[in-house]
Amino acid sequence: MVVDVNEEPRLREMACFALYSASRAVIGFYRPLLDRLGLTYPQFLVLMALWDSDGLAVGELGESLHLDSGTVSPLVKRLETAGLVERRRESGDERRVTVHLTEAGAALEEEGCEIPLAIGRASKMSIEEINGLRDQLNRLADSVREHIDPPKKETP
Amino acid sequence: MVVDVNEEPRLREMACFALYSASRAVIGFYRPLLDRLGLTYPQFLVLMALWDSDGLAVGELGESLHLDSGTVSPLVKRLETAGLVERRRESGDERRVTVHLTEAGAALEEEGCEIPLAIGRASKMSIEEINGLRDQLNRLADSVREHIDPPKKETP
DNA sequence: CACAACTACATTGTGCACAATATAATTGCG
DNA sequence: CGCAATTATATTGTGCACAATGTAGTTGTG
Repeated sequence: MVVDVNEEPRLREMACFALYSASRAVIGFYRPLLDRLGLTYPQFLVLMALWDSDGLAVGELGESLHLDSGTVSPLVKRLETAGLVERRRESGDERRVTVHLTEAGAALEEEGCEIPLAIGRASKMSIEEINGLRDQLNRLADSVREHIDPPKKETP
Repeated sequence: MVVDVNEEPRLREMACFALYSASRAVIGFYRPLLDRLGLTYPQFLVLMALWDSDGLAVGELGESLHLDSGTVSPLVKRLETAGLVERRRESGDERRVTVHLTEAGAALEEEGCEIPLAIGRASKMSIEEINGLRDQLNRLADSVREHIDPPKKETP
């Protein structure tokens, strides 16, 4: 029960560090569970998106995860090497690369969906508390992103 | 006011993705501000720890940030190359490398400490709400880490 | 049709993040 | 003291993350 926190007090007061640190803690908690499926956390998120809606394009995956092509392209390529997805140029638009689950990739869904439940048990928080936290974080991320988007184009 | 969210609904329901995504959003929001100081976000955190308590050892920095030596060592080396810190072996124990702010590194404190305030303005959240979120995240991270630490050693 | 502007991905380079391993200094124990 | 275990950092290798750039394929305009 002793939480021996060797953080500088100043860091512990910063919300941004709490966010950064909690995110890595949760991913670290998932790591051994994902290892058993041969996945990293970002790879798991890509599969989660595909289990929800197979056949997304590389760019659509990037939008969903808020990651750019420099991250998603090689990530999907590693999933393909692992035999979990296939990449195809099949739509009328030959630039689009759509990503499709293989049988092996689809088969991981059942086990994969168990994993996020483990965080509930480890967090000492109720479902309501976790959902409230999630909603706050989604609102935070949404409003922060509004302030980032370099005024892409004056809607004239 | 239109938050055009192109996330898969399933991802948006996952607390772990909200955490991961919000963390990256906030760091992305900081990036242009930190660029003006020539810093990355982890480098900024190291300086924050040193502003709080100069002369920490590499290992103590790692404990504070929950990062291991493979991350901290090269990170501190880059800060040294940038002329913001010095590394010294000076204590009785020649294995310890302590990290000390240079004048340039200390001089960044005033500007640096302004940066986290910007998140308050971008987040549309009150100070109370942000502090509450921070406390929840610290509690979450603490309890999740308790479940990770491979039972390092039975306190006998 | 020609061709410039645009779009969707991919590639390159830098900097984390972490596991595994290496190296050197220190401590403990006979 | 001598030497095995321990400790503090550093190094290596893999995989994100993102900026900047490259490259096909597509669209719009004269």
